Amino acid sequence: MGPKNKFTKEQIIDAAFEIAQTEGINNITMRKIAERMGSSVAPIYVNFQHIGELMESLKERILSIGQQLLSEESSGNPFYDMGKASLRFAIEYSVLFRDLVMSDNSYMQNYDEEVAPVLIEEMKKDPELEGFTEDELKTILLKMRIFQIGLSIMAAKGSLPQNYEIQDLMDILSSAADDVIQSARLNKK
Amino acid sequence: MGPKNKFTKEQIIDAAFEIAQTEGINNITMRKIAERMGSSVAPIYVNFQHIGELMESLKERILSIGQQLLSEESSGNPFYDMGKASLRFAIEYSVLFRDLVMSDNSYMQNYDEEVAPVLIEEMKKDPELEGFTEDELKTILLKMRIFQIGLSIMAAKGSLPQNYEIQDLMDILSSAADDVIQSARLNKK
DNA sequence: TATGTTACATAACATTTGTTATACAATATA
DNA sequence: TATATTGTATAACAAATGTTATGTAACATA
Repeated sequence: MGPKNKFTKEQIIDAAFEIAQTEGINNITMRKIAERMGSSVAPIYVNFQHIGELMESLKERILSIGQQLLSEESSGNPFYDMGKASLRFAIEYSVLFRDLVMSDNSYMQNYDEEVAPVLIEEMKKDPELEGFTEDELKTILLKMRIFQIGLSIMAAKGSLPQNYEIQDLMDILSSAADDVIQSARLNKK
Repeated sequence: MGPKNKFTKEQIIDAAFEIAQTEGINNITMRKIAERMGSSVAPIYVNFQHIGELMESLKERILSIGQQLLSEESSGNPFYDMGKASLRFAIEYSVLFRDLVMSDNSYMQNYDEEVAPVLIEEMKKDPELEGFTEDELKTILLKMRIFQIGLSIMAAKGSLPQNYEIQDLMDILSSAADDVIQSARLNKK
């Protein structure tokens, strides 16, 4: 019924994502998106009612990238996989990662209700963690989560030695996990 | 030579600080500060050349609060003191803390050059840490720092169990430190 | 007391940003 | 081919914000 669309939702989100990745989510503006697409702001308003709707789509995009990163890890150890995906996100999208950490509605909001119980069940199957009570497993999980978040933040902020590769960070994460488990085992006896 | 000042730099920074604490640093505006003081924006421009100068003073204020919190701790154990001060900051000024974590010019920028060497020297004096090489001490310190940052961030975000008091958090921090040291000792032998 | 200085209130200005009105061109359909 | 529809560019509008111009009143000094 009209002319063909020159710009799609995808292209708009792509442009917004690039801005978010380089300047931060708070610095996204309609005009910047348009400029990056080589268009006016009109196509944006054809595809989105208002900027809030666009930001909502952007959040979904960011979320899906996190899930994509997680799906690319499949060592069999869910801690390792989650840790590596988190670290990769923190390194490859450091500006975005910091935005997420700062925002209230983080992508980790539903951790306690949804993620933690699954991980606890996984831990129960792990031979290395045999003999621990559920409370002990929860303490171990909490410590590992704290460590993983701290490490990811420091990676995102560049507060770690420059020459560290992601494998070095994973080694630290694994080492800290071993520390926690080893001590839990010792203090149990 | 003119009328008495009704508003001081202190009052202006106070007002800006309250806004930063509740709405975040990015939401500070000249008019909001004036409104909170019951004045116009004129007194602000009498005391500060431009908003950048005001923000600079605000940063100093925030820094001094952090130092104040640190000075209030004097257990003799610098890790404990820094950990507790950091946790108190994260809890009592959670919005500000998140701003600091996100910003590039964090108050922890000069950690590697100034803070870490002092802590390493302290560690060398600690009987509990006797027998470790400098590299081993650095690894222990790094792990503890990672854990402390992770814990502070989770406290600031309210991602920890609601009923946790600051003493509970300090217990976790101490426990994790023990884990790291104990394992380092074991893996050394 | 008279005068110059200056802190403050008010209002205006410039810029940025989200949004919308208008005009035009492309495209499907009759 | 003629017409209605709709995507796009342009420009304008409204609100927010940093900043400044202007007037007024208070205060020190002569």
